[in-house]
Amino acid sequence: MMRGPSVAVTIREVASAAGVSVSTVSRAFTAPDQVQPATRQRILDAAAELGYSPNPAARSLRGGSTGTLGLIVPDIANPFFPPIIKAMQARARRQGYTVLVADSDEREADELAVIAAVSKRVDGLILWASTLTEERLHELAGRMPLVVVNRHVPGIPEVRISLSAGIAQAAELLKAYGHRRCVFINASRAELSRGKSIQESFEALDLSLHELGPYEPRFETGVHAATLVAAHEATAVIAHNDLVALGVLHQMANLGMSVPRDVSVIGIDDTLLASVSTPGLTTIRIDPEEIATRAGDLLIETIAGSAGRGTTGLDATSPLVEIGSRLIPRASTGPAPTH
Amino acid sequence: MMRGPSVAVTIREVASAAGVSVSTVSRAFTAPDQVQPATRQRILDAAAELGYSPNPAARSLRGGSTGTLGLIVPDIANPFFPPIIKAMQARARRQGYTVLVADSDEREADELAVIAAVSKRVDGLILWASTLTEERLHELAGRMPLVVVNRHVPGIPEVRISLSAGIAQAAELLKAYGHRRCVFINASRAELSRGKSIQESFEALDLSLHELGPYEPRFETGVHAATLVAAHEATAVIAHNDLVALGVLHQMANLGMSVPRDVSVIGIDDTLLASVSTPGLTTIRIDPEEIATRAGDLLIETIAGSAGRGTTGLDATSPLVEIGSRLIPRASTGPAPTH
DNA sequence: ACACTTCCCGGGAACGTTCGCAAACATCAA
DNA sequence: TTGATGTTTGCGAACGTTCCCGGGAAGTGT
Repeated sequence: MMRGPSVAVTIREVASAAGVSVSTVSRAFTAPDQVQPATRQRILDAAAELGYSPNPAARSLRGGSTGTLGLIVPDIANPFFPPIIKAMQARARRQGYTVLVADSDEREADELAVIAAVSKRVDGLILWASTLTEERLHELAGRMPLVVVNRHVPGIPEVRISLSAGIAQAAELLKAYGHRRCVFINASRAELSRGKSIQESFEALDLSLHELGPYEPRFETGVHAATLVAAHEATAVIAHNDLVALGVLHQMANLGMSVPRDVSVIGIDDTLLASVSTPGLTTIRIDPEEIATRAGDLLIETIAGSAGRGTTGLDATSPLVEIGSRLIPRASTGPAPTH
Repeated sequence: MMRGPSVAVTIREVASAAGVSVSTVSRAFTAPDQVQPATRQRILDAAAELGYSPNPAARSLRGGSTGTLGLIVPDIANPFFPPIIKAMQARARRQGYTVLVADSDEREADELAVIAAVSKRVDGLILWASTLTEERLHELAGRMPLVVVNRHVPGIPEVRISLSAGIAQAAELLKAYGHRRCVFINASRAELSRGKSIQESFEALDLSLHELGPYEPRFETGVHAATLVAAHEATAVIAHNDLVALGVLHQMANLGMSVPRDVSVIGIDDTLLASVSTPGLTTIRIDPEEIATRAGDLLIETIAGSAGRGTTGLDATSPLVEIGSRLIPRASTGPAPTH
């Protein structure tokens, strides 16, 4: 029975096969231009022949870098994240990195445990909507490259999602459809900034906006809030996210109201949910590819930056990249009922 | 400015702080019963004081095991997988493992590349619906512990999802509701076994089942197939998965047909989509926790098994665990139109 | 008191890689 | 030819850990 080598092939075997020293083999992979083309080719051939690939453990032990990025999100099962994870994997791989994803379960204790578990296996960390204190985050940032998303901490590189463009477009759409009274279903304090700019955008167009909540960002929240919306005689509702918006859709149907004929509904995030619901959900899109790319690249830059100096980052000025948003009109929005 | 040690603390520093040798510190962590309680406590205290935790790179370089499980799924963005990933992470962490998730993008070339990228960083691999040839899988299994899910390869530990229970329950439900003519929307050849047992289950209850497809498992497939269903004068439809079922729901609404009054719809997987659609989608549930637990444990067992002998697994008899399914009745199913 | 086992602990090699240093060789201007 | 400069390669230490092995202390049975 023929079988390949069950034990891993090392750099030494490649070296002897190619008739060079281990150093040269190492260089052929890490600094190809420092080795003569002829020998380099011989080495690469031998490596391919033997099926050699460098041992990441040894590499990271010696070099101190693991070649992986850590991504910690509040909830993997939240449909907003998987496309982002996927995009970041793809992006990182093209840059020679692997991505280690973990789930903080939205609880602070778990977040700390998760960070402890992954921090030694990654070169840097992307923390999404971290619940840690500013103090802890600074401490962490002093120990390893860090990027925070949807969380502002002075001195730490940040990716911020701005909903203002999408909100403004939503307001315009509703205005054009003749709506006057709108409701915003708010959830979770971290997103209150969303509610802030929402007020302004709507007032600017002379639309009244009543804010409900804050609640938990769950389907049932939408179900619950939908009845309140009806009581408020509002004709349009913006929900904290698509999931909540679907709750609204669901309850509206139960109440015998038709969307968008009786009430218009708008979600946020443009998750898969929005595109496959009936009716299709008008929503504010945040491009997963863009956010993954920007956050990933920012972390890689931070890592590269901290490699130079003795201590990690914490410049006086830390980078901030802002991700835009835009409205995706679907069938859940329409003319206000003429009454 | 006070700041923690920017450089990692090693076992050596713990050793000198506790007044023992590095060997003893190592033992205090890996084999606590081999060191006297008093010294062990002193070591643990010193370690906690210094904030020490073992370097995984060094540990895996020396010991040959990484403490990570690799999970390769066809598509992270498919809402079926995130809950599974989440559950497996939790389970693995409790067993001292980390999970490295990757996405094969449903393409064979990518799958090979992904495997190559992660194989050196993990102790074993869970391959979900792999598109690799049997030959390649055997070769891989000879090199490292392997578990396949939704794919049968003789000699390789396997987790199989059985839909027959759920299908049978679906048939019973439809029968009880008085349906006679049903349609199954099939997609992707790997799932044809699903279609197989479907036929039998329905025939057993004297229900006619017409099979459409195979198509791609996309939302648009459901949209497209819905019109065919109407043309077939069928009163019930089972879709390849929830996503396709939602496409059916969507198109039925467009055609002015009401679900479940005019037609009943059943999905498969019980993803988030099913629970938040309007009407709620009756679907066949496959428990993500169970599948994650079983697959994870099976891989861990396989790893433990292969550690003993010189060469990896490949017993004459390889384990097979089967995951059941059950129907979750929701609002998308009801009495057949009397007409 | 002696041999013998059991229990704890320290020394040191090894895991596979990278990288600083220096040797060997080639190139070129004076 | 000589010295200087540049290019290509090899040697060997180091990264942090585990684990085999051997030494000494402590306990046990005669």
